[in-house]
Amino acid sequence: MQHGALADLREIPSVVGGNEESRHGIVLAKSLPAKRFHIQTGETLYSARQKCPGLVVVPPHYWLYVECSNAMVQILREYSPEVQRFSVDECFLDYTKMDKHFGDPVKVANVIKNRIRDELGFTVNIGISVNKLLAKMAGELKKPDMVHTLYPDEIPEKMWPLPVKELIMVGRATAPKLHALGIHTIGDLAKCDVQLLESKLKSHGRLIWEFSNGIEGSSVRNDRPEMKGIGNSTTTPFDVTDEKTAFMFILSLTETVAMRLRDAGLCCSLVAVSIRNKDFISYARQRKIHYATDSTDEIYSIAKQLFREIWRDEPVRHLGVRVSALSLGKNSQLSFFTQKDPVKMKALDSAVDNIRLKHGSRAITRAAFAHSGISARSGGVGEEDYPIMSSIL
DNA sequence: TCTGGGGTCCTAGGACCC
DNA sequence: TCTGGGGTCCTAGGACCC
Repeated sequence: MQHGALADLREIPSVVGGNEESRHGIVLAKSLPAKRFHIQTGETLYSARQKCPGLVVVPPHYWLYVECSNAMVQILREYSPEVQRFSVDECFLDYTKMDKHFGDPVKVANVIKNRIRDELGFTVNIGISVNKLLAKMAGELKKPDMVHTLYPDEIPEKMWPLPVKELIMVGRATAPKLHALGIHTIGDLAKCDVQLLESKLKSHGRLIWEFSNGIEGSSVRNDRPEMKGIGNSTTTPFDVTDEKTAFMFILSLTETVAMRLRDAGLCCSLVAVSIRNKDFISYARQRKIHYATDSTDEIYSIAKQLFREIWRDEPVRHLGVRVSALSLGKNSQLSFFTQKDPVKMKALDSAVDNIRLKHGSRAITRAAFAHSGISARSGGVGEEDYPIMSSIL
C-alpha cells in the first residue's frame, strides 16, 4: 500500500502462494476475507481457488518480511531488554518489573500495537499473561489489531471453550487421538486424568495437559538458542528418475547448506539426506562421521553415498540435505581419510564464499550446472538472491 | 494445475561395551 | 532343551512449531 498498490490484499480474499509451475503450489498465508472461505494455510492453491473463485494469489517476498520483522523487534526492544524471537512474525517480551517504567501492561500493549500499525504499516495482535504459553494463546484470540489478556483466572472463560486443536502442541496427529478419548475442547483436556493421557501419549500427554491448565514456566530468552542443525530441501520442478540428475540437486542443496554452515562459523559431524517420492512417501538416511567438516565437497560426497544407499529407484519429487552435530569451526579435527588436501579445500570454499558475498551468489557456479536447466543453488524460501544467511534471524 | 521449506524434540530398536 | 543387566551411541521415523 505504501508503494501505491490499488487494492489492499488484507481487505479482499487473497493469499500468498508458491509457484504452481514449479510444483510449489500451496497457500503460505491468507487474508481474513480468504479465511471466511475456509481457506487454510498449507492447502493447495487449486483447492483454495475451488473454495473461492477469483481468489487473488500473490508471490512471497521473504526479505521484505524479514525487514518488517526486524523493524518490529526494534520497537519491542524499547519496552524491555528481554525480547525473544519466536518466528519471523512472533516475539515474546518479558514485561516483568517494566511496569515501573512504562505502566500498565494492557495500556502499553495498545501503545505498542498502534505504533507498529502507524509506523510500520501492518497490524499485530498482542497477548498478555503470566507465562509464554498463555500469552501466545491470548494473542491467537480474535484478530486483527487487538490486545487480549489471558490471566490464569480467565482460562475457563477464554481458553477452555476452544477446540482442542487450537492448543499449541496439539496438531494433526494428536487431535484425532484426543477425540477418540472424548476430548473435544481444551477444557475437556484440562479436566482429563493426566495418568490416562500419559499412558496414551507418553510425555506429550502430560505436556498438553499442563498447557491446557495454563501451566508453563520457560523464561523469555534474549539470546538466540544454539543452532542444532542446518538443512535445505526442495521440491524438484519435475520428477527425478536418474541418479545423475538427483546428484545435481543434491549438490545445489549442499552448496547452500555448506555456505550457511561456514557463514555461522561451524563444522558438522552428521550428514543426512531425505527423499520424498512421487507418491509422497518420505524416507531419510543419516551418517555420523568421526571428524568435523564444513567442506562443500566433503558433505556432497557423503550425501551422494547416502542417496545411493536409500534410493528405491523410483521417481523423486523432493530432496533434502541436512547437517547436524555441529561444533565450532576453529580447531576442527582434520580427517586422515579425505583424499583431497583439506587446507586447499578450505581455501577454495572460502574464496568461493567471498566472491559470492561480494558479487552475488550467481557470480560463480560449478560448470556442471551450465546448460543443465537446474539451479546451481537451491533451498531457501527466497525468490530473490540470498544476500547472506545466519545474520537474519 | 495437487500436496513448501526451515526447524526442534522425542521414542524405539539395534549394535556394542563391560 | 540356555540366554542378565547396565550403559552409550547410532539410526529411523514421527510429531510438533512457524
